[in-house]
Amino acid sequence: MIKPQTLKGFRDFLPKDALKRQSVIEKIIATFERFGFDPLETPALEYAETLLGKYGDEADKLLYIFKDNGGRNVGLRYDQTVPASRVVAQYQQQLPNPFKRYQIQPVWRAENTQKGRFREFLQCDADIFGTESLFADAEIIVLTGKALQALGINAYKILINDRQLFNKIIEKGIIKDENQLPTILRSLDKIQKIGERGVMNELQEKGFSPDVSVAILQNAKAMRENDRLLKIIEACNNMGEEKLLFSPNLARGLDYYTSTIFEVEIEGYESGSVCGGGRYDHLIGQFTGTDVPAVGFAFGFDRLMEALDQLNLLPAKSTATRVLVTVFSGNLFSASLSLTSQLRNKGINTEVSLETIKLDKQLKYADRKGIPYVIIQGPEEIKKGVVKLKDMKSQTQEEMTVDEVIQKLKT
RNA sequence: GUGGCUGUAGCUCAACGGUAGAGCGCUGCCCUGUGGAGGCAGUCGUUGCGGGUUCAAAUCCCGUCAGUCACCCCA
Repeated sequence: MIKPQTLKGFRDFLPKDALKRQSVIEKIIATFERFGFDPLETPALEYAETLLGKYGDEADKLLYIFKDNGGRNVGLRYDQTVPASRVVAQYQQQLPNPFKRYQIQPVWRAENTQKGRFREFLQCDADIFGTESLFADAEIIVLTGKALQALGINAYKILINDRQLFNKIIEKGIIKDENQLPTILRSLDKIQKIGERGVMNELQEKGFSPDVSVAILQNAKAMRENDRLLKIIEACNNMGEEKLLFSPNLARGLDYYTSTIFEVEIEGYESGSVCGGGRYDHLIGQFTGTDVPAVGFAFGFDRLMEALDQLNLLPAKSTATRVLVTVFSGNLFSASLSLTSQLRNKGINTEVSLETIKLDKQLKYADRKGIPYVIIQGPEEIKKGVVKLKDMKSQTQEEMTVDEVIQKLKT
């Protein structure tokens, strides 16, 4: 016997959960496509060299890297941005410019697991490659809000900032080495979580003097929207997105963002932001040799699911089946089968009992699976030329013709 | 990568040195054409794995694997 088990950090989604996930994905896709984004799919495996060195030393350690059966060094996709960048470089001539694509695929990270963090998880990306236009930034931000609205989330805030504003720390001479900027930003980004004092402590632990740490913090607090941000916010307003909030504390952890950065907070969900994004004009340059401007964002799908769950916005549906056709007895199988076929031909998701077990067992099955309707067709009904349609939830049933059943179940 | 906690029936857990128990579930019956409730009966185990201590180990010790939470880091 082999012990049935999933790998650490990998998950099964039973139908009940998978249905919920699918319904959320469908809504996200519909919104992405409404904004002119088309799907892109890339392979799970890439050449290791495609992935290595793109995310930083820390992240390189979290890559799944191994030799395939042909001795090639390969790695599992770590995010969507790098494979998409590879595609942009590889198919430049064939792709329209700007290139707007969305990508909903799993990624793999060999991290230690913890709450809300897995080794295989789903990312929902949407990016615009090939334009520096600030309207691209605005469109990405508006898209984020619309996707949330499509999922029923209306109480959210979009925190926005521009990393260019942090360059003042260098311009003012507070720090000399611009390579120190990413680590400073990482600390500043935690201000919500650990407070000003926590950031101060962390900066000093990183070797900045108390004076410099204070100056960094003061500078961050004194920041005001620049021209570019004001224009992006205005463009968002013109597209009906009003929930933007300039947030000078926002820094975001990733190194590669170059100017616009944003993050979404959902009211009633406190476990962090469910999505974030920004502009990264130099990332693809590392990859292709020529800079390709890009702006995009990603939903952390699992957190999004958690937030939707907490807000009771997930459908309760536990099956896609609409009706179960019971089989009264062995000699009435043919009647049930042809009825099933009729319903299916009308586009109604129909299941038929596969064994002539007792009626109460068949009903119990429908109940267990959450099938909303059951059809009972015994000798009496057949004599009258009707069927009984039972509504499992209201516990009512009525006799009707097959056509009436079809009418009722189609709505 | 570092650290804490946990691993017992299909599930949730109890027993914490003396040979393993409860609830839920599952199966059957009460109910011969109707599910969720109830009653009765039945089913349920190499206590993650390996070693050690002991007259005796689910219980203590070591190792290992797995899970979980947190840090680092990151959506």
